[in-house]
Amino acid sequence: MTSRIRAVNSAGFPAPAALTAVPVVLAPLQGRLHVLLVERTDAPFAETWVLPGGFMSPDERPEATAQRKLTEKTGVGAVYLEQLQTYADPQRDPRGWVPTVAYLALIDAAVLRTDESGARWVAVDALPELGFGHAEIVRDGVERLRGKLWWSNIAVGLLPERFTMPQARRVFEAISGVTYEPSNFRRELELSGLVRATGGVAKGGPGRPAALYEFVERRPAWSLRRSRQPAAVRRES
Amino acid sequence: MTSRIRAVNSAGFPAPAALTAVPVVLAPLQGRLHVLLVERTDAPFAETWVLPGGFMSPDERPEATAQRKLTEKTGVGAVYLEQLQTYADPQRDPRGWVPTVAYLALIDAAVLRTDESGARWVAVDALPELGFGHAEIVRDGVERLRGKLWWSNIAVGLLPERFTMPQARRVFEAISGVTYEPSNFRRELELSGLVRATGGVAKGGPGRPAALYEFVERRPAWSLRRSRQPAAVRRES
DNA sequence: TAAATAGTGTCTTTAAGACATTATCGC
DNA sequence: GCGATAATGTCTTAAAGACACTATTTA
Repeated sequence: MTSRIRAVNSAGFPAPAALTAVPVVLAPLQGRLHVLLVERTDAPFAETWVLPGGFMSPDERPEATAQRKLTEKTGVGAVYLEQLQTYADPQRDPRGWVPTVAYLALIDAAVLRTDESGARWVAVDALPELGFGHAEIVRDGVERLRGKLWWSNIAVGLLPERFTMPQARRVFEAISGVTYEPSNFRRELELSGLVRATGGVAKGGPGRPAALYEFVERRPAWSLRRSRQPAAVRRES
Repeated sequence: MTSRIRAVNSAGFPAPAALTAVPVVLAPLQGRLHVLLVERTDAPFAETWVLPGGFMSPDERPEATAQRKLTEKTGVGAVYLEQLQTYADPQRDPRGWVPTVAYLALIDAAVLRTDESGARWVAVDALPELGFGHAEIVRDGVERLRGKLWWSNIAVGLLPERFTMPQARRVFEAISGVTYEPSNFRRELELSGLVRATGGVAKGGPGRPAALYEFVERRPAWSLRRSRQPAAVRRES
C-alpha cells in the first residue's frame, strides 16, 4: 500500500486530504429497491463496487458535487436530493483523511438508463461487498427513505409528475417491502394532503382507467397527518 | 479582512483548510429549551455568540471532537450524541473552506454548570445573532430533537437515570412547547415501550409520591408504537 | 359479456382525547 | 382533615383495518 495523502493548510495545521460527496441513488426496479453502484478500476478497492462519488472542489457546494457525479453516471439529475450523513472517521479511507458527505438522491425510475459506463443497479437487499465502507452508507440511505416515506413527500423523487394510485402503491411497496391493501392505501395517501387528483385519467390497458394524481408540493414537505403525540390540555377550570 | 486560509494535499489538489465539529447542546431550563453558546474573543465574529465548536484533528473521530469540545465547556460529557448535518458551503466561513459537522448533544439538565468560562445558556426561541451561520444549525438541532421526541428514546439524554412521570412530562413540555394532559401523557409514554417502572417511588414533597421510571434501553432506540402506515393485505383468497 | 383493473362504501376494531374520580403524601 | 400532587378508570371521538361491492375499460 502506498503512503497516505496528507495536507497542511497555510496556517501550518494538518488539514483533511480531500472531501468527497457520494450520492446514494435509490430507485424501485422490478418491485424491489435498487441502488446505483459503479465498479472501481483503480486501487484502492479496484474491481470492487462502490457508490458513484467524487471529490469536492473549493468552489462547489457539496450538493452540486453530488448532483454532478450523479449526472455523469446516469445522464439525469436528481429530482430529490437530501444530505444523509458525513462519514469522517480518519481510518475509513486508506488513501488518507478523506471525510465523505453522503446524499440521498432519488430519480424518476422511468428515465433511468439501465446500463451506463460501468454503472449497475443492484437490489439493496442483495448487496455485494462494497469499498470504502459504502455498505453502511447505503443502509443509512435506505433507512432514511423508508422512514420518511409516509411522513413526507419524498416519493416525489420516485414517481413521474403525474401518476396513478396503483402506480404509487407499487412504488411504495417496493420501498417498504409491504403489500398494501389498495383502498386503505388510497385513503391514507389522500388524507396525507401530499397529493391531489389532476382530473385526468390514464387510459390504455385493460380495466377501468385510473385517475391521475400529482404532488401538491414538489419541494420537500411534510405530511399533514397529525403526528401522534398525546393530547394537550384543553379544559379551562 | 485577512486572506483566506488555503490547503493543498500531497497529490497537488486543493483540500479543505480544516474541518470543525460543533455540538448543539440542548437542555430544558425553567420550562424552556435552551442551547449552550460561547462568546468569541477573536476575529472573525469577535464578541459574537457561537456554538462551542472546534477543529478536528486527523487522529480523532468527529464524535470525539464534539464530545471533547463539549466537556471543555460544560465539564460533562453528552449522554446522547448524534450527528446532525454537515455545512460545507465554501462561502460560509470567512477564514476559508472549513466544512462543519454539527452534532446534537444532550446532557442531563441536573448536572449542568450554569455559568462557565464564557459559556451561556440561551433560550432557543430568543437567540441573538450568531456567527458562522450557527443560527441555522441550532434550528436544525431543535427540529431534530422535537421530531424524534415521541418516536425514539432521545429523551434519555435529558432526564436523570430514574425519573417520575411528572418530571418527564415537564421535560417533554419544555421541548415541544405543548402542555400535555397528564394521564394521556402517561399512557402514551408507557405504550411507547421505551420506559418501565422501577418499582421505586420518589418521596419528599407534598402530595402522593410519584413512581420512578427508567428507560428500557439507554442506547438510541425507536418507539414501538406502530408507525402509521396503511394496512398490509391480509386476506388469502 | 367475461376478464381485468380501478374506485367506493361501510362495518369493525383500535387508538387517542377529555375528563372525573380515587390514592397518598406533608402539615 | 386539608391542600397538594400522583395515579386510575372510563366514556367519547377519531382513525385505521378489512373487506364487499360497484364502475370502466379491453379482448
